Amino acid sequence: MKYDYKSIEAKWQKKWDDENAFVAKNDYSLPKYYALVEFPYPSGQGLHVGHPRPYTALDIVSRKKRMQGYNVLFPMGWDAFGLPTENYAIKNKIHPAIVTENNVARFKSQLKALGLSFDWSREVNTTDPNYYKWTQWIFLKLFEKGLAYKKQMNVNFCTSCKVVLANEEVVGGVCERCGSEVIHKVKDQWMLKITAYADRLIDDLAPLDFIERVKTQQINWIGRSTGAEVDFDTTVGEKLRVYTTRPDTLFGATYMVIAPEHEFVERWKGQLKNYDAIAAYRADASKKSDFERTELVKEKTGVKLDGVMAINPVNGNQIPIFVSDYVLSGYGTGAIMAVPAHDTRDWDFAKKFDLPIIEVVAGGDVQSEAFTDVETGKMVNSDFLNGLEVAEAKDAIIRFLTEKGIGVKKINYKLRDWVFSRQRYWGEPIPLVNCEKCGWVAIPESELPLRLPDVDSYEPTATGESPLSAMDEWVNCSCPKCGGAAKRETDTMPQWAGSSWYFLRYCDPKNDMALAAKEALDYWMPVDWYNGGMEHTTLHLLYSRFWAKFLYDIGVVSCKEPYAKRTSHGMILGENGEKMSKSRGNVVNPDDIVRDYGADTMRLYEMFIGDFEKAAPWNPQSIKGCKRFLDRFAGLTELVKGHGTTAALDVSLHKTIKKVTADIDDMKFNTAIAAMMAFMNEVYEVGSITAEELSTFATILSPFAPHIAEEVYEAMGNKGLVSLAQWPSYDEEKTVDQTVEIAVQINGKLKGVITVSKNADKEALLAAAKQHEAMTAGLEGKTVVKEIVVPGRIVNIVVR
RNA sequence: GCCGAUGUGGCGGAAUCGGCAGACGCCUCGGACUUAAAAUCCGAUGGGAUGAAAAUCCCGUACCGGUUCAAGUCCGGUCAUCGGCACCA
Repeated sequence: MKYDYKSIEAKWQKKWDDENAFVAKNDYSLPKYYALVEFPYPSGQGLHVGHPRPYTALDIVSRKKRMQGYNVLFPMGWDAFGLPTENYAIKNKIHPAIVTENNVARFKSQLKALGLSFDWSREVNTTDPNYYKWTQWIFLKLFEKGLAYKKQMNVNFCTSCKVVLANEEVVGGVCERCGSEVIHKVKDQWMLKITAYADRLIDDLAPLDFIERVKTQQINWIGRSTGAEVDFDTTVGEKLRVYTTRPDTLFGATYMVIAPEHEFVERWKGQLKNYDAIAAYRADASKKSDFERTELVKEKTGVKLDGVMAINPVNGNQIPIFVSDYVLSGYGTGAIMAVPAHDTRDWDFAKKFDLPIIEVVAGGDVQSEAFTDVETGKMVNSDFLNGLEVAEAKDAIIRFLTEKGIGVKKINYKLRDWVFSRQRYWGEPIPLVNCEKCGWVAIPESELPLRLPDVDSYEPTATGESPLSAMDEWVNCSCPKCGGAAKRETDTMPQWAGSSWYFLRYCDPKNDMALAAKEALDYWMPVDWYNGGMEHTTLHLLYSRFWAKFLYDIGVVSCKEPYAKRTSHGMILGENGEKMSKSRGNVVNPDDIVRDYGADTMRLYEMFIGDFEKAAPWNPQSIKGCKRFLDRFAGLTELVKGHGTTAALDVSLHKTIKKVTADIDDMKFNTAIAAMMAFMNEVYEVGSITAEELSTFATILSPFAPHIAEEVYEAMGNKGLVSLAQWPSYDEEKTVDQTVEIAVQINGKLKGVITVSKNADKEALLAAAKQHEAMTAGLEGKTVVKEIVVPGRIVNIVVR
């Protein structure tokens, strides 16, 4: 058979469509499998070769599961709100909805060309009012439960996008999206109380089948730490509360530090002899962007509060207080006790300001560097704690502080609440109004979706407000509660909103009574296998777990965790080994590959390129190898004879079925393909194959290269689609060769290979080994010290 | 600095348990076919030494050391690269 990929691909893609081959069934009595890939942002550039890697991988998984009898849900959709579309709309004066529509059409045709077995009947689009109706609905529920609140806060503001960013969107002090400088700005923002779920977001990870690095990254991001809050008296009478994870070192506290923004700076203005210097320092600190702050990590700065001293509650010592920007106002209490002997930052600061360093845990040389080890070392210079281990001392001091009422055990998190407002047009409107009398009021559910109004200009206003704020007609409305005059919220939701629950919508995408029917959710959820990028670990993945947990709490879904399994793919790099990007000029367009080699080759190559979890550089030469494989696979039809099967080939086929079956489950797509290549090489050596065997081969190849597999399967006289055929089983007996090759060694050095029956026992093996020419020669005149025989593996004779 | 991962031929990468290192593919070289080229097919292909040849020997999985009959794999240490976090007390 000649491999004319163009006509073959068109033929089978049409057939799959016509027969609705990949539509998930609503028969809830069937065993289900829900495979999910992250839906793309439909950018103007179209697909790039990085996209199909995870799509193809889970397509392979889905196709195999389908063939194994599962009712498979493998959906696709569009995460279509977002800045690039909006910027494009501004520049070209086209409505972002039109831009989105065009981009989606392009993406969809590109994906379809790859023969991915998505259930297109369940396609969702976050910008569709019928979809964002439910995004808004979830927000209203969060608001109703007190998990959405408005707060004046110091936010990250991108100077170029003119938009507020979540902490997660600021990378290295610059905007994750455009790379521009991020500054701090005080703004009134909607916040989501993700911190209320911090413990559950950590604790519920344990039983999940997530790759380890995802778990650890989330745990580190949430940053739970256990310590104590301790009150220090001051010479002005007021108590200064600090947070510490090392209450055991309390006797070593030789000074204190408060954040520049700490409220006591203002409160103590009258008592401070150097208030002006402190205020100047604070002004300086607030001017610094995150970028500058991180750049200036090297050197500690600060100003001593002149006129107020703190009193160490355990020994009554008076110690100085400083302001310094190495203490953050947003974490803990914004104040610390400094123990220079056992904290590197405090140590640096103490050295610079010449403050005393008192050792309270023995084991280091605290005058030359901070000793931070908590595993070894016993307490010293610490009164009643002396002699205790650090862990014991922690318990003892917390008990002491609690009894005296000067301290309490406390858990803190690095995780902050989620800044949920964006001053942008192309996002979901926040469905709230501000009434002069009633405050913030939810609009009635019956008025959802609250649609985005058409505006003249999509540009943010000069003050950084959303373009919606200029729409007086839209903004001015009446309060749903009292009927009085009210104004709509003009901020929109961040892009992460729509993607925080889309996996639920796929279960029942057309429902207009609920985000999805309960039975549909109960049947399909949780997602059995979710693959996506590592870059979403602390963003989308965390946010969507949070929303899913909230929806669990209010009874919408029945599972505590949305994803049973999470994996992550490596990036596809440019030919030069660098990240693919337009600016580097190393982007490969999948359309070209599909045109020149066909979709099956493209799919196969992306799976063969290397370890699925690791980054791999694109290599146009290697693609040819995959094309060659498919050419030769098509050529197998010429070798079909009614007879001619050898027993060895039969064993190879069963072995290959076993290997491919296991490798798909293990994400080892590259070795599955290698095994099929090896099998095919063997068929060419044998020179013949039966129609039945070739049908089976086509069946296991079909998840990888579905079009040519269908064609060959049909040519072998099979009825129906191979895509819906039964996944072949293998006979365990037949996966074992009758004879095996065993390496024989003397003193661990290979001397030769013997071929023996698979059942050969130790004695037979040893006897056969000793008969080997190289062995008899090697053993001559030597004393045998030890004979090691491992059936099926090795014979090693140790001589002297 | 902390957390996580990774170091194997010219290249991408294989190697459930410690048991023939380099599967499979690419590149390269030689040959066949061809007027020629492409495509295709056959063969060679980790490095080195000896040999006319068949063959034989040595070295080799980042580096140093250890355990073992046997180490890419286990243990201790070092170095390098990548990713994440980064003054979170």
